[in-house]
Amino acid sequence: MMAEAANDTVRLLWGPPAKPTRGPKPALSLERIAAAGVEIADAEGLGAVSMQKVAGLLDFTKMSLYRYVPGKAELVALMVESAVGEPPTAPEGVGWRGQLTAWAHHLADSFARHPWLLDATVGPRVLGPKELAWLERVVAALDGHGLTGPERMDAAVLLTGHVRGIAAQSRHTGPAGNPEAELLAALGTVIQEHADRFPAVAAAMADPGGRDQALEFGLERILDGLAALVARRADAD
Amino acid sequence: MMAEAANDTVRLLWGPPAKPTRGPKPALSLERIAAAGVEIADAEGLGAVSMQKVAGLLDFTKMSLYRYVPGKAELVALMVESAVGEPPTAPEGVGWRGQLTAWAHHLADSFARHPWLLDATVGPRVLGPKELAWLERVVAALDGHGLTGPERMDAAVLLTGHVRGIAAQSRHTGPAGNPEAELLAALGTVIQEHADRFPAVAAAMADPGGRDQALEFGLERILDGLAALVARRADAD
DNA sequence: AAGAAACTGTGTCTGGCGGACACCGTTTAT
DNA sequence: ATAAACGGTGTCCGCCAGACACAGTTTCTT
Repeated sequence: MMAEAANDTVRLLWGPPAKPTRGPKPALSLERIAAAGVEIADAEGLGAVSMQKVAGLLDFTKMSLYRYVPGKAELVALMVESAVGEPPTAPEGVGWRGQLTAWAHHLADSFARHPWLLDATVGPRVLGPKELAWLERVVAALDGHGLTGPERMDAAVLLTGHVRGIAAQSRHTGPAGNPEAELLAALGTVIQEHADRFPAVAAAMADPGGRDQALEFGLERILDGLAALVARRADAD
Repeated sequence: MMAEAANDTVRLLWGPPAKPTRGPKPALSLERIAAAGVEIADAEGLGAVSMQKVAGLLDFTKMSLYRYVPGKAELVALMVESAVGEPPTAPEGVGWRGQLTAWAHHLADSFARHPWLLDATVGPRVLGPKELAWLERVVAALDGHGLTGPERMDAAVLLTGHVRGIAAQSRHTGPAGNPEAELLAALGTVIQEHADRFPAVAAAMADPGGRDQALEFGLERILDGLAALVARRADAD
């Protein structure tokens, strides 16, 4: 049952684009359906995406979508593939460090453009070709520097996790003048009121200093740590 | 409207535990309700948590819960607080690095015990006292090593993001013999079939090497990176 | 040319969800 | 004793994902 659902998703994401068949020609396409879902999610969040709304946006009935997509989970998987898009081409002559930096920034941009990607990519799921292509880029950038295969994968997980964490935080602070500022303000008030219980956090937040450096800060720490490992491995040779 | 919901949550998570009042004495409590929700989520996932089921588990009707909790979002917030629990006490005499290592492992344990915490803690939300206490621990561990306030917060975000990333990945591989192994297998098959398009990933996955080192690997890289920064700041003094 | 087969889109139905609201009984303050 | 406040319940609504039967359309086979 679980396996069948996984197979459905695999077939949808990796299978052939279409097959010539009998009967009326499909009026819709996976691409159009996914695009409609993305449009709704971009505007109102992933929670607002329902079969009804997606179908309505395309001027079809809800049930017609089930001719193309086995269920909502698969629709979301298609939306993710559509939204992440192709990974950026690796910049030339910047070394692995520059490549990973550029990669992380591009990924952060994707999350900023489609905040619901955070919600849509939690939990076990099947990766699509484009998502896997992003992973390929980062693993490839680390090839030939003395890291084992698992280590390269771990490094990719590390980078992805960081970008995700930053993206999640950016939804709080958000681009200037966002509606969730009150939420941050409420939390700030709470921290100040309980400063005795959380002195370190209160002090850290009271400290001045330009914000929005979180992505850069963590990225530099990670890359410094990776560089140290690469250097150690190079010495060992 | 958004602000009111935030205030409701703040009041529930931070407000006084109860007030003596007129009328019948409450037969339920926030603690029992949250515990029931956690029990369901642990057993069947966050998606299985509904007001119906929570009330049913307590032998009450769904609507009675609304006398205690404004809505489902607030219930989930209580569940999170209940599930994360108090942060571990910082080990003595191990330095900031040892403290952060222990902290990360404890947090990873929490995620392993309650996988649904990953789903429940996506998106903007108000932190509860216990969750903030976890944050306090990590920020406090970095006090007095030359990092600015924002940098200490960034470091906390970095660590949290990594542990989350590992927890998310662990749901794929999971503790031995989990039902989602097929999902990983399906992805492995796909990668092998398309090894030409994803050579680096295919090679990395074909590489032997003990797994389950991902948490440790990333943690070491992050801590190495932080140590380098700390050392640099110490030199600057 | 004719029928069978396959496919697409639709309408209807079910079970479950979060939540609004009116209601009744209980408890406490006045 | 009375009035106010409060706790739990039953009913209702709109929305959701999805199952299923059905009608119309196109193409393959004979």
